[in-house]
Amino acid sequence: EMKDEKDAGDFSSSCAPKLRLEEQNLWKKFHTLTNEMIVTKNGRRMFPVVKVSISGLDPSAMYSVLLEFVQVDQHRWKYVNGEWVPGGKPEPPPPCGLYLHPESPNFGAHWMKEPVSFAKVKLTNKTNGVGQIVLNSLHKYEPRVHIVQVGSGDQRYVSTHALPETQFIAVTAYQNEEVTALKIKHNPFAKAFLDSKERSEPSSSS
Amino acid sequence: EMKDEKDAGDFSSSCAPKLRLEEQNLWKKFHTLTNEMIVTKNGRRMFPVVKVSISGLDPSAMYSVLLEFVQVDQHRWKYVNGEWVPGGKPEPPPPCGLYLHPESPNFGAHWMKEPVSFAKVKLTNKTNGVGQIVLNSLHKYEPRVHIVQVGSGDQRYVSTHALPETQFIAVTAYQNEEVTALKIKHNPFAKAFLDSKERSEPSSSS
DNA sequence: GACCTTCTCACCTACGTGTTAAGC
DNA sequence: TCGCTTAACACGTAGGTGAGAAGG
Repeated sequence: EMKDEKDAGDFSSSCAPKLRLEEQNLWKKFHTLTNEMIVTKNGRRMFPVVKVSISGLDPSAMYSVLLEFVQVDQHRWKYVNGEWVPGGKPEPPPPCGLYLHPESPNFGAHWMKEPVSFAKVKLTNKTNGVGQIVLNSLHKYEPRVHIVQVGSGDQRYVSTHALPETQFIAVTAYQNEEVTALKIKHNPFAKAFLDSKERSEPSSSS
Repeated sequence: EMKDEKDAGDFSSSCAPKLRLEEQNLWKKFHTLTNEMIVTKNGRRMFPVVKVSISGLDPSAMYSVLLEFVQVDQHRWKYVNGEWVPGGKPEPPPPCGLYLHPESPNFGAHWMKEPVSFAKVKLTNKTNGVGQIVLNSLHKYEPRVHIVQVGSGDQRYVSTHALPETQFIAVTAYQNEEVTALKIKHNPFAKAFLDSKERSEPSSSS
């Protein structure tokens, strides 16, 4: 199972894959406010979108890429007086939220040639058809990316990448209106609400 | 490399894959009229859509599925007095039109679990970005599906399936108004024109 | 002139937004 | 009452139709 090593080359290419989150500036703005993501019965997309650049894979090997939602802590959260505070009610953790990237499986070269976007993952609070991630409302989650090598029958674990900047609290309706305003400002699908809300957020250069 | 054979099982599963075209009734209606497909500079989808059920693959092996457009004959076609007639001008065959199904590569189990649709292939008459198929206007084509096994570095040819019912002549504007009426009748994206054209076609039970 | 191609257009499908009011 | 969830809604994005006029 050993492969050739390019002696003066980039060792990482025969070692652990590397991963970089795109749009970090935007994610950080939401993270500072404590990010929220809507969950609905039929599933709601995330905004911002988890998008990662991957390097260090074997271009000709086959991998699947997955997005996992890890419940960060046990307690329920509550928004009171403009602040998120932990409540006292731990709940049974839901079935593990694992979303398979729709381009899986694919070659290492495919995953590395351009950033991998999880734009189409949908978050829900009800158990529906497959492809949707079930989350507990008012609980805090951290997205993680998994890379798994697939091939001749067997399936080998490769690596896991935590994305702490993308943490959020699942909600059925936005609690912090600053979060709402930031979503409206940057999500093109919410452009209908831009006029009425654009003064609510201290604007930098848009 | 040999695998176990289920002795009393379906031999075809370790033999050549089988393929069935979906929506044959609709395709036959167009074929009877001599089908036409629009080509545009930016690419136009096909209607009807080539959609096939596949069986007989190894569920755990990896395959890519491709759609090819084979120029049926050398001459240019012309629509005169309500009929397509061959002209006398053979033209140099364009670069081979091979469209890789966007879910490629994938497991045999994936390709077999539900029909494989080529809804997003786009036909053009100009060489554009990748993913679009360049065709010669006023020439006749026959779509074919190829299944190729991919895996540890090598790539093995598996099978080719001709789809004669889906033959068509590439055009920049529809020639036969019965073809136009049939497209409008069945393509939901053309619903805007349903009212004015629905009397033109002898209606069965829609 | 006849034929073919290109472009713009109104009109759809399909679906992603937060809002709001109603439900529990 | 209060907190949370649901469903209908108006208003966007994104893009697939053939029609028809204009171009070559």
